[in-house]
Amino acid sequence: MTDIKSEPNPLFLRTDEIMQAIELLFFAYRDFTGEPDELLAEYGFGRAHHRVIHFVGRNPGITVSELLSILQITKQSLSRVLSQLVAEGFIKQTPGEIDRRQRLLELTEKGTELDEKLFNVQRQRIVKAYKESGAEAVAGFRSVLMNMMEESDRPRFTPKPKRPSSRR
Amino acid sequence: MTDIKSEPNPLFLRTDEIMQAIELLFFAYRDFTGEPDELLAEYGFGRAHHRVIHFVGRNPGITVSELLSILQITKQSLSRVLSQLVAEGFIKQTPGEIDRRQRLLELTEKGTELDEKLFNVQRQRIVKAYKESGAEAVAGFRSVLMNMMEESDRPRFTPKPKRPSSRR
DNA sequence: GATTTTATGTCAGTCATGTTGACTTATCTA
DNA sequence: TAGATAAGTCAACATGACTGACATAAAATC
Repeated sequence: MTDIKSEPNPLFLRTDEIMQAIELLFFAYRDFTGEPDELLAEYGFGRAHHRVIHFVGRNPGITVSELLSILQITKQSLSRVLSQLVAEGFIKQTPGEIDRRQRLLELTEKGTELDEKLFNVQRQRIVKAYKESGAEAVAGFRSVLMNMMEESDRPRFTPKPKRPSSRR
Repeated sequence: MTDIKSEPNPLFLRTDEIMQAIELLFFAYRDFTGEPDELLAEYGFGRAHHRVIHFVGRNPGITVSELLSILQITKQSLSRVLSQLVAEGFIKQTPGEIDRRQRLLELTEKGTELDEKLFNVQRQRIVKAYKESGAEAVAGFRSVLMNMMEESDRPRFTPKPKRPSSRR
């Protein structure tokens, strides 16, 4: 193992191609997160706040534990950013009607505004990259990223069976 | 402003497509860095050490300031991880011959070993994703990432009037 | 030759975000 | 009613960023 060079591989699997992929991901991800980070800093927030705003925005009524399982962080970590966001009026918590232990999360108007600002910044970058690369490249981009992530993360993307609304 | 939905766009530029791109990047990048992080933890290192090992490995003889300009962090931040890596024998510093203020960095044998271990972990994931997606998808993946990053980062990828690639 | 700039390093303090572990409260479920 | 679950809290710690101030050696410039 650890044979770093020389395999009888298709071109796109050669060592230097793979090496480039690693660096592409590093630079692209860094630049991708750079602009939102600047915007967030104006609010005294960080990337962790962004993720919470994003996933609450996309999943209104999400519970704390659902959010935790998406983010894969501890509740103590989440607690810090979430309580800030609640205290400053970006996120609203309401007790679940069926299960009153739950605190269902949703964006306030203020939260929605920030969410949209953040989205627009990232959208501009992605639209630019997508336009410059074309529809076919976009399909490839999506495919590779999808196959790169853990299988357990993938179902989130495929159909859209939404919340398992009737159950429990 | 901030019209989040409904534009007369090609399919691949629709809001929900862009939204998916954001999440694809989040999950793929997280999973992509997860395995190396575990490996690094065995050495008491973190992701910052990984980046230093990677770029020193790819650019033997790189100076501290060149490394700083790649990583875009402060010298104080770099200092902590770099001096650890030097102290523990993963990276060797030699004064520049032309400019003796410089400390040229390269991996030791031990450093090269760790570099290769880390590379192999990531290579496996990428090769899997590349194989499953196919050569054309890979081209699209590369194109989109390239167009997503800042222009200033791009020349690193295109020609290569660099030092010869010898892996020693 | 003296002065300034550059490359590198260091000390000290702060912040954001992650971790573990222990414990509480309210509520649901068996 | 007893135990499990959802959420939250307190405390301590690690990592990797940051700023600002300062030090040293060597190169470049005046």
